[in-house]
Amino acid sequence: MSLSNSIAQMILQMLDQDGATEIQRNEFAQLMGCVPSQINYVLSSRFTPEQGYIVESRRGGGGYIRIRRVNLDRGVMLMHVINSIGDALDEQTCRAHVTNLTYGRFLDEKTAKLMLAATSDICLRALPQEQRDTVRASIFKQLLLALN
Amino acid sequence: MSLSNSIAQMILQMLDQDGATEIQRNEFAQLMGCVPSQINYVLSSRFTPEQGYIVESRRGGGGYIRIRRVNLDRGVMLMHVINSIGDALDEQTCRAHVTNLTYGRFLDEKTAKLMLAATSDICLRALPQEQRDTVRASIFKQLLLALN
DNA sequence: CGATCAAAGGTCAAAGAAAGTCAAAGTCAA
DNA sequence: TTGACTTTGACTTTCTTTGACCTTTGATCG
Repeated sequence: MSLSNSIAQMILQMLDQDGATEIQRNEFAQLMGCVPSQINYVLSSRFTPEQGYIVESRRGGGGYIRIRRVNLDRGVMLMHVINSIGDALDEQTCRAHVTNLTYGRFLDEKTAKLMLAATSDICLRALPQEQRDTVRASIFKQLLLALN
Repeated sequence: MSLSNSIAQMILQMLDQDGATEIQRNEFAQLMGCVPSQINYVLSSRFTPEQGYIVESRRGGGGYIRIRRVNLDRGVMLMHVINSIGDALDEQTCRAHVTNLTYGRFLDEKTAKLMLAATSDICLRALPQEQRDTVRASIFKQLLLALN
């Protein structure tokens, strides 16, 4: 396994206790047998907000790097989206919602794909435009509700 | 036997353990006595999705190529269902399809739930009865297609 | 105080390590 | 002899590792 992978794994392990950990860059780098800046590389490639982590740090004497796993509440987020949808929803906006939710890790790839399929205009060809958006809104809401 | 065939056979053998294996391209090429890019050739000619395989890879240090065998019957089964649906599909029949697919382990629980949500009459209330079944047929087909 | 210093962590670009692509050349059977 | 399949290698892209240099922060000394 690559060095970066072992470092990531180590961090994950430390995170297992309570979802947060704090390291000292130089010390940790020495422990992992790497150059300090590699820690930054690992953090920026595998512990990004999109991946559900928040990294904070401080320089100077007594400096540190703190890594936290964030667990935004999915149910709350989904409800938020549901409530923001009115009686109609155009295809573009719907796609944007799905993209955002995926980006925030509230939806996995497969689910996103299904949702896009079910709400695509292709499904609603038989309908006049204004009805499409109405039905799409219903479908999308039902899908989001079904995720709980 | 051709070089490509021996390579393919070797991979097949490694796959026998548990349907998945991971190789390092250069190392494996050396083992097989071929040039690295030949591995790509074999993978792209004999381990395609249509042939029931999924190949994932990563470049750079610690890179790898992962090959997995997937259940091929599924695609066939899904196509079967898609083809059996005409231009209209009532809610009950749709439910029956989902149940059958789930029962046959072609759909997992979560997916089934989403499909039921997207094709339920609740979504289509705004429409007159005969249009409902037309739209439902479209949605259901798109969902099944999206599973590939 | 304010300047200075040392101890962190941050940035960036170059070098290294895989894997991917593509087109030319080779092989072989119909 | 032609067309499909193979084999090869030069070149590209992506991810990783490293090290030199930069910035921020807290402590200390005039």
